[in-house]
Amino acid sequence: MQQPWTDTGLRAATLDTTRALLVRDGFDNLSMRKIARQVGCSVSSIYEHFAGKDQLVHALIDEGFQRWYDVVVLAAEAPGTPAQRLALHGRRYVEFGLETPEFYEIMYLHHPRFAERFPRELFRRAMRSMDVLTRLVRECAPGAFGSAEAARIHAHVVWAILHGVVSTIIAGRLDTRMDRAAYVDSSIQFAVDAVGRMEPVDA
Amino acid sequence: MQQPWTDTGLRAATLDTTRALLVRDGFDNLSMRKIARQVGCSVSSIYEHFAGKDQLVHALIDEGFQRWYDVVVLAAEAPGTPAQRLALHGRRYVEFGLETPEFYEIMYLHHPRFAERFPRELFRRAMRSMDVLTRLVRECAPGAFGSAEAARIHAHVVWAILHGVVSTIIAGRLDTRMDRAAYVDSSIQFAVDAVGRMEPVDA
Amino acid sequence: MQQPWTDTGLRAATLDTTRALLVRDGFDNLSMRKIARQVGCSVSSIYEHFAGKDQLVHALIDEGFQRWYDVVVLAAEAPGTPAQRLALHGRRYVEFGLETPEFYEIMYLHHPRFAERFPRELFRRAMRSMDVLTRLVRECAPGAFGSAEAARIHAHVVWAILHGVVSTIIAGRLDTRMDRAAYVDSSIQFAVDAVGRMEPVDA
Amino acid sequence: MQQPWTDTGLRAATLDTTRALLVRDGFDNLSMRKIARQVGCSVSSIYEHFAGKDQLVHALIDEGFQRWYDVVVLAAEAPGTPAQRLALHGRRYVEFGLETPEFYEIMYLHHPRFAERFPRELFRRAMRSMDVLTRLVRECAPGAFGSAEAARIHAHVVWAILHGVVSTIIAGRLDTRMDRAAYVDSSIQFAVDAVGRMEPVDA
DNA sequence: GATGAATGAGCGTTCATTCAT
DNA sequence: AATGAATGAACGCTCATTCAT
Repeated sequence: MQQPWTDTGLRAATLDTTRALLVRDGFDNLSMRKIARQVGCSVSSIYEHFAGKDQLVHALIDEGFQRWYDVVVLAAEAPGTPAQRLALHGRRYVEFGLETPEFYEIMYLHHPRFAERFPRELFRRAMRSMDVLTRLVRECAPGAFGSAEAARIHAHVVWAILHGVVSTIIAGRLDTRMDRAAYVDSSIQFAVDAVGRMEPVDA
Repeated sequence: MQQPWTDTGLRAATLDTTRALLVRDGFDNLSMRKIARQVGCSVSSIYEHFAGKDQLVHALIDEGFQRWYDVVVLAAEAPGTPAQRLALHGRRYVEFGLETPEFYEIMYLHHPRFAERFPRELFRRAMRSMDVLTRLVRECAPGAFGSAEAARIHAHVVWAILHGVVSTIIAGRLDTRMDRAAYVDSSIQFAVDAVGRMEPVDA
Repeated sequence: MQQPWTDTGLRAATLDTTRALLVRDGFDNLSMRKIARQVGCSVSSIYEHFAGKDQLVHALIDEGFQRWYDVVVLAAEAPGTPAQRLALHGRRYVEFGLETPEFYEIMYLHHPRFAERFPRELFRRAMRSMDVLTRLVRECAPGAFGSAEAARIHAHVVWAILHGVVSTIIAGRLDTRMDRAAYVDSSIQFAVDAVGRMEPVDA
Repeated sequence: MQQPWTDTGLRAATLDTTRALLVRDGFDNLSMRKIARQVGCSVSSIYEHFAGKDQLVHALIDEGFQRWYDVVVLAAEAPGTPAQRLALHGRRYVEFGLETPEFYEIMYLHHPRFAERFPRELFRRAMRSMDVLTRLVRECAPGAFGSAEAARIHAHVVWAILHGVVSTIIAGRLDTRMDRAAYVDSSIQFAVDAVGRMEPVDA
């Protein structure tokens, strides 16, 4: 069955190129002209497939959030104890962030003003990912979380660590004397342990 | 209260305006022309005081790192147990980030390509702050850290949490259903507890 | 007569206008904005046709050197004695320079720093013209030039006279009390006579 | 006796610096700011001594023409036969042009539009130089020139050669395969010989 | 005599976008 | 479905000049 979003060649090529340019040059240096030149088509041709630059980026943001969702779901459904799966999730998340830093930048780091131009719906997927992560965190400390609210908070804290790690590294602000792998591992261990020791809340 | 860095005249106004525009529009949308329009002077007047856009931002970055340093030193030298001081540091740091997000954005402008244009010396201050934080972390688990390396890593992890929290909130990516204060408190508690329970390293 | 390099549309208009502005205001006062204003289009439209100011001038330089080449070839291949053809060449060259001083200015824009920005290949045509002139000079004094080197030097001297005449007049530095036509004729006669009396070189 | 045009330190320094910058960077890249920076004073200070950029350049043009005058007078009054003195003049003139090419550019090569901004009187000195050269040329062919007009023309032709040589070399348009010294010598010889063989005019 | 502060005009260039074809 | 031509707005930056002090 032909999937409804299946691209014509040009649409797909445009997305691929945009993704590549984004990772290579950063968002600020992304321009329709550059994309067109790289794709090998005219600028106007891109406008045939995307209403504008924003809409073109929408598609990529969406893709990014989808990738994140895949990461977290894959980890949540992996075999092993909840703690093992939480650790796995941490590693996969950091990998995801470091491999496609520009994606990461668009998804999480940009100024709210930037995000305002994009449909709120795009960011809904992020919530879905947090929902899955919340469930995973809850599994790690069975009976510990009296309220969904508490579990959600802890899931966010876990994510804050991972996000802090990724964005620090991306920004190149990591102390060069430090061993990056050790730093990443410690962070993940840090998160998993803390969740494991979580006290019951709202007893 | 008169802010200590206040200057007289156009130079100060430029810095203030730039800071404000930065938080309102984000760095990518910062332009010399906008600044001048907002300040109410000509573009060239700004060039009388700053060699260029980069140099103008340098001044702000420097100011931001200095403020961060003040925050961490103030907490490190406060009365109380090490754990209390670490918690205090966490609260102050988050406050700092949320109250002056413009600094935060400037300091961690996320594309390395950008940072490359700035003198390395500017970022030295960041190292100083991490040094102080490292000492504080070490105090929290006396005897636990056999190597400075290990302490440094844990300090960075603590900072990753705080940075993750701040940047998530600033970016407006926080789940709206969540209680922000609880989220912040949990994160800090999370960090302090984890450091406290740190096992001795390197015997 | 339809000029052979005439283009259709904006590109041609831009070239024509640029040529005109060049002769009116000089190169240093040539600006993309002025050109656009004169042509009656937007600045960016010009950038649709020329990669930049340099490339726009390249086109004119090329055109100028080509015209010069046409002049020298036409004279070299005209009927008559070598001396007659050399004299014809002189007259044609001066006419060319005085009628289209804009070309002249472009071709000999006098600061080497400027020329450095232009592809060396552009100036190759100038060498071709000198080659033709060298052959013509050699014909004027058969057997006189033992070495190609010597002939080349004399051709350059002939050209120096013509170039000196043209650029003096163009620059408006000619003594107003003087009869311009007599000055031009004398110069040409001067050159032709001197070549005719050239002594054999290198035995 | 204190000469009326004697400079204060700053005025002289400004002239010196301007001359140097002119030779080094070319006229187009000459700016009041650069001069001030180099001199080590403020821009406004220069305005205390010169009404503006133009007036500052006037002084240099004047200096240039005076130098030229010195060259031609020195040669005209040197010992030796007229032909020897004419040859000497040629060598000195070319040296003068090649040593201070930017001077040369301002004096002779710039577009009439440029010259219009300068007082006509400045260029009077050029006429004086031509007068001296005319007398020298006349001496070379005693009795040959019936009218001052004819002598003046021949002097201009001599100058056209020298000017052509200098400006060709300055513009970097000299065939690189050619020996520059031979080229210069030939040109001068060319001029001297031709003048020597001049036929009586207006008999 | 000298300066710092300020300005308005101008520069070359890039950009997202529109539209007739 | 695709394009070439065109545009207006914006960008960072430099300049000669003025003027109060």
